[in-house]
Amino acid sequence: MRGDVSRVVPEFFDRDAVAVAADLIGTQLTVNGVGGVIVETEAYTPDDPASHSFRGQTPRNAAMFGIPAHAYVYRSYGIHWCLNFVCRPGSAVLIRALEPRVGLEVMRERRGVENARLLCAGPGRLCQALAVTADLDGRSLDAEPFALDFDTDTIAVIRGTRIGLTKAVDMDWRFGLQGSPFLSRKF
DNA sequence: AATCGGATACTCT
DNA sequence: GAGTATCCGATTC
Repeated sequence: MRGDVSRVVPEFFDRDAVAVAADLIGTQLTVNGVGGVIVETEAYTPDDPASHSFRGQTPRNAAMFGIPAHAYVYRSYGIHWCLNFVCRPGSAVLIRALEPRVGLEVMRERRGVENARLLCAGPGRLCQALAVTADLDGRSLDAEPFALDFDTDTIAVIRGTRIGLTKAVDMDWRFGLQGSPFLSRKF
């Protein structure tokens, strides 16, 4: 992460979502003490046709219009949970993949798979591994059960096009840790 | 590569 | 109220 960026949680997220998405790579995230290092993110903004906030506030996306540094958790395809970090109103960063570090056995139990590479490689998978559900929607990232440990090293971050979209497909708002085997898909 | 699951929201009618 | 699409993953082909 860049040295001039605040490591205080509320300040870190009160910035442009694209910058936050890039700077989150390398940050350790845990939920109730289980988690790992963020290796893949995507940014979404209010003027982005692919963003849930694009067409205004609804009961589902209300957290996205709240204050920065809170969680926005939504149900995807009726089955999976997806975890976002809210930045400025209507903006958020989707957490797409983690490198598992803490609580590997708990994650294996929750996921029902042994292979560490498959524990958190994808937004739905990491929510299952970290037990993220709707009850964390709107919760502060600066308090339990969340814990963030920002990276202080200089790391190689790569960027590319976002995944699974039909609108604004050519925005290069996906970020990843270069060379990580824990990405959901190659860049 | 194709299919399906089944919540939320939008678009008509 | 029906029809379609969606920030995906597991399973089957």
